[in-house]
Amino acid sequence: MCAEVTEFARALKDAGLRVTQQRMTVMSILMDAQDHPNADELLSRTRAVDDSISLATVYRTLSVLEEAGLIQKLALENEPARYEITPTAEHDHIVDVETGEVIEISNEEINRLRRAMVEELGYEIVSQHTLIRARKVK
Amino acid sequence: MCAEVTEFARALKDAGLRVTQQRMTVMSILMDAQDHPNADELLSRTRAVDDSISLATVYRTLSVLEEAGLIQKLALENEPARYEITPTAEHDHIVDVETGEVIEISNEEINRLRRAMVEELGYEIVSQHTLIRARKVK
DNA sequence: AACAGTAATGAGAATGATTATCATCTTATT
DNA sequence: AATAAGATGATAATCATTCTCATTACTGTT
Repeated sequence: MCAEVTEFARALKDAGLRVTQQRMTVMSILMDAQDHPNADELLSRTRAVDDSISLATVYRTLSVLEEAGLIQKLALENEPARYEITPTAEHDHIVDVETGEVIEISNEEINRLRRAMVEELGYEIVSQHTLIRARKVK
Repeated sequence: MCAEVTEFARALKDAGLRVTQQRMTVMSILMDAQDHPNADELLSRTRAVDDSISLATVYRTLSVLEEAGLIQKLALENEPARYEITPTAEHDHIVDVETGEVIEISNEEINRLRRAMVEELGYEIVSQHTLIRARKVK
């Protein structure tokens, strides 16, 4: 993890942001997360490492990291936003409507088609995301 | 509009819901809307017709109509949800990051690809939506 | 058309996620 | 180490949305 942490500190500096304990903690927790935690979940996980961290700082850190492009916010319909490290490959999500589980999917063909369609309308994509609510077929 | 209104009243009954002034008003406003209004905007537009309608009822009506499948909720990142009449053809949205304008797009090829991908994972789609944030190319 | 039963409404309180405030503490720079 | 600008913790404030509850309005039945 050491290399990644250094890398992350550099990314913060490049964005003109200070490298703080709290930001490093939140980021490392998010790096280790296999799921897509929300702010509350991040608070409790970070508190296992540093019990002084506040909810306000978690939110502030998340929004600062998002602006810097280091993480991505996942706005869901009826629950708090979830976060993930900005993935190397652009991808979308399936939310299992029964369990709430989030599954990552990606399809280059779809991305290409979307990009072409948006370009035809005279736009350039800033960000895009597909959210599919689905249920397991028995 | 008369035929549509009758049709809508039937849809409410079919869903086991009462046909009320407020529901009819909200629905007709939404039918006439060329944009994708949020709850507040719907409140002020409905009040031009019936100034007794309350914000709570707008929200209740919206959620009831959504459950009945008559309208669709559009969850955006950092602003209140927007609503639209359930479109005959499944479609997605581009949000212009500069103006906030919402543009509808659709592409059957993409829909097909998505459905196939989700099926392969053993899921069936309940609903799906793509939100693209984009800026106009100058 | 009046009735009864029950769902829907209006007004405002309550909730829950997120953001703002401000005094204090840290980081980066000299 | 000293400084100045930024970041933090604690908590208050905000904003969208939901809930509560007394009152009102649909709907099916006489």
